[in-house]
Amino acid sequence: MSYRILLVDDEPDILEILGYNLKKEGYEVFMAEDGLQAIVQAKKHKPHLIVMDVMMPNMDGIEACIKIRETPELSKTIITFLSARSEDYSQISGLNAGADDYLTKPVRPRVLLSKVKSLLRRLEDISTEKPQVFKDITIDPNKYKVLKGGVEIKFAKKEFKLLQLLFSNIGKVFTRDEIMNTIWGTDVFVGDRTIDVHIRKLREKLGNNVIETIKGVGYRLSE
Amino acid sequence: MSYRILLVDDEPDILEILGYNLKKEGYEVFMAEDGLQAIVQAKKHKPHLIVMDVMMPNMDGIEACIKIRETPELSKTIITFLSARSEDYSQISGLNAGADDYLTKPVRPRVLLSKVKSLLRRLEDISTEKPQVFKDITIDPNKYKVLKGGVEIKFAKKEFKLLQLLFSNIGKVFTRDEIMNTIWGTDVFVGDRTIDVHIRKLREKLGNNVIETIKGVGYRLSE
DNA sequence: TTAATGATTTAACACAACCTTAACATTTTC
DNA sequence: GAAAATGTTAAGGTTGTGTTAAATCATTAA
Repeated sequence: MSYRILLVDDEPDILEILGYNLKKEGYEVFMAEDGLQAIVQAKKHKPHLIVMDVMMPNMDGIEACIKIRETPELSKTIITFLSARSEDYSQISGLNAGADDYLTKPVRPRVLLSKVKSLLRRLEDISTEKPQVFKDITIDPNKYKVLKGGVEIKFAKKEFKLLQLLFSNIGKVFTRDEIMNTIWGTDVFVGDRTIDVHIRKLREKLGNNVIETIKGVGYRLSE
Repeated sequence: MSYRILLVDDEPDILEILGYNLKKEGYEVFMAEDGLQAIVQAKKHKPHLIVMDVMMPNMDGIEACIKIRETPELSKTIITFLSARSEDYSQISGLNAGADDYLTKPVRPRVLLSKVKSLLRRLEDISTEKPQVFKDITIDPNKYKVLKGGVEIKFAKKEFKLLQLLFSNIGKVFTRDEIMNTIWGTDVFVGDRTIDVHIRKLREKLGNNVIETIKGVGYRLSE
C-alpha cells in the first residue's frame, strides 16, 4: 500500500510542482487550496501526512491543524507546515497547534521528498501498536479494523475502544471503573447500563464465548 | 489517576511545546529548568516519569539523575534523558547514572508521546500482582483466574477474595476475625456460618485437602 | 440549512448468580 | 457426654447484569 499525502497551499503552481514530484515517487497525492478544503479532504482520504501552508485564505493552516487534530480518526496523521523563512512566530504556534514539523519556503522538491520520507518512516515506528490476536479475532488499532475468521467486522467508535481495551491485556479483568475511565474519562457521567449495552454489541458481533462477565468485578476476554 | 511527568530543560520553548503535548494527552505535567529545580520538583510531586535534558546550567542531568536515584521514595521513577544526537558519550554515562532510556534532540512531540506511553506501560507491568502458586493451584488476581491442574475453576467474588486472602500468606492461619475484616470490612455484620459456607464452596471446588481448619483459631492452606 | 442515518445513552424490566441465613448435623474439646 | 465450634444443606432475598426499545445525540448527505 502506498502512503497518502495531502498537499495544502493556496498557490496552484506550488501544488502542481510538489504534487508532481511526490506522485513520481509513488505517493498518492491529494490537494486542497485552503484550510476548509484541507479538512474535507483529510476526512475523506485519511492521509498519512499533510503538508500545509500556514498562510491561506478562508482558514489558515494553524486553525485547520487544530480542527484536524480534534478528529479522532486522524489523530495519527502527521502534519507539517510550510512557512516563509522569517515567520518564526508561526513555527512556534504551529507546533503548539499539534504540528509535527515544518519546512521553510521556498521548498525544494528534493528537500521535501527527503523530509517526507523521514516523516513517514517515523509513522512506521510509531504505529507500533501491533495487531492483537485472540482466538480467531484480530484487532488492528492502526487500521481501525477487526477481523473474525478472516472476515472484517465493523465496530462503532466506542465499541472499538472497548474492544481495544479488553485486547490490551488479554485475559485481564477490567472493572467497570477502569472501563469507565478509559472509554468515557473521569468527568463524564453515563449510566450503569451503558457499559452492558456496549458489551452486548460486542457479543452480538463476536459471539458469546469471547467476553466473559465476572459478576461484581468486571469483564475479560475468556480463554 | 493520571500519570505525573516532570520535564526538565533549560529552554523554556521546549518545555512549553512538550508540556503542551503531554498535557493534551491527559498527563499531569511539572517543569524545571535545571538539575537543582528538578530535584526539588521531583521530591515534591513524585512523578512517575522524568524527561530531562543532559546539558543544563547549575546541575546537569547526569548529576541530578544520580541524586534522584539516591532518594528512596523516587526509586521507582523512570528517568529518560534528552541529548543532542552526537553526544554519544552522554547517552552512555546517562544510562550508567541510572537512566532508563534516552531520546535524541530535537524531539518530535509525537515521538515523545509514544515513548512516554511505552515507558509508563512498563510501570504498569511492574505494579501488577503476580500469580501465586500452591500445590497444583494457581491464582491470578489480575485475570481473576484460578487454575487447578491446568483447568480453570470459576469462583464468585467473595469466594475469590477469600481464596486470595489464604494465598496471600501460604500456610498462615487466618482467624475468623481477620477473614471478616478483610472480606466484609469492619462495619458489616454477617452471621458466623457465612464464613463456613464460603470455605465449603472453596473445598467443593478445590478438594478437601487444601484448606485446613484449625479449630478455635481459623483456616489455612495446609501443606 | 434540513433530513436522514447511525451511534450512543437511558430507562424499564427480566433474570440469574450470589450471598446470607437458619436449621440441623457432625466433629472436637474438655 | 455436654458444650463449643464447625460442617452441611436448601431456601429466600438481594444485587448485578442482560435485554430491549425508545430517546437523544452526532455525523453525513442532500
